[in-house]
Amino acid sequence: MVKSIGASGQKLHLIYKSLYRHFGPQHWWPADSAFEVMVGAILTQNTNWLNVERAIKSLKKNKLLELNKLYNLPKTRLAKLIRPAGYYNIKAKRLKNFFSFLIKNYNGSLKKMCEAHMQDLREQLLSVNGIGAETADSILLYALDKPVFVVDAYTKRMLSRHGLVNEKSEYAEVQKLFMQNLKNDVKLFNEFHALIVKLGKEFCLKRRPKCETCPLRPLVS
DNA sequence: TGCCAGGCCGGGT
DNA sequence: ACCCGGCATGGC
Repeated sequence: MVKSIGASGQKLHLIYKSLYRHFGPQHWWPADSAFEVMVGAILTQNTNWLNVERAIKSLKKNKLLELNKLYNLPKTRLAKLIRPAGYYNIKAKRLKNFFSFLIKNYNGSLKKMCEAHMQDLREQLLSVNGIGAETADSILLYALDKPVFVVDAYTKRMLSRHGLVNEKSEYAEVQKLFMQNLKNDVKLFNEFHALIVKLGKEFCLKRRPKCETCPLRPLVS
């Protein structure tokens, strides 16, 4: 026992154990490279992952899933290629913003990017138009293996339904709950968030919840 | 058939 | 500090 934890921490650990026991390891993020993770993180904004996969596939099929190629690709052409992901015009713009950021700040080197101090890097990412808190943290955790917890709509619904946060809690507050109560461990943060999404997709974190068969049901008092 | 998906931004109060 | 409309495809 390294440190004592409060009731919230106990409950979070219980939730994690239940999810892991039920679903097993998730092996996230589903991608072949760190760069693909970053592109996917932007494409999946408010969008079904299946549609994102199509968009990624179309980029791969045209052998364009590389920073320099995409950076030099006309925005309208990029928009067409990612069409299945929805919001394709604004996402093409956001991707372009991000590519410019990579080139200008890190000379296009993900290795250099990864060597930056995490807090600085997070600030930089958030300053890119089109990259908000969840997208930035997804890039940090799933592409660069930085220890930061990703919060999404599923996460908020889960915590609020289990009485750990208010429904309208801010991103930073929800994130703090995880990061102050869990070991600072990339693998744990990776797995936990992935399990929450798995739960969300299959069970009871939809806008219209279906809780009958939810594996967390025994934890609800 | 409609509702929804692993957000974010910009403008208005 | 909130609140809201816009952005868009494809699955179920």
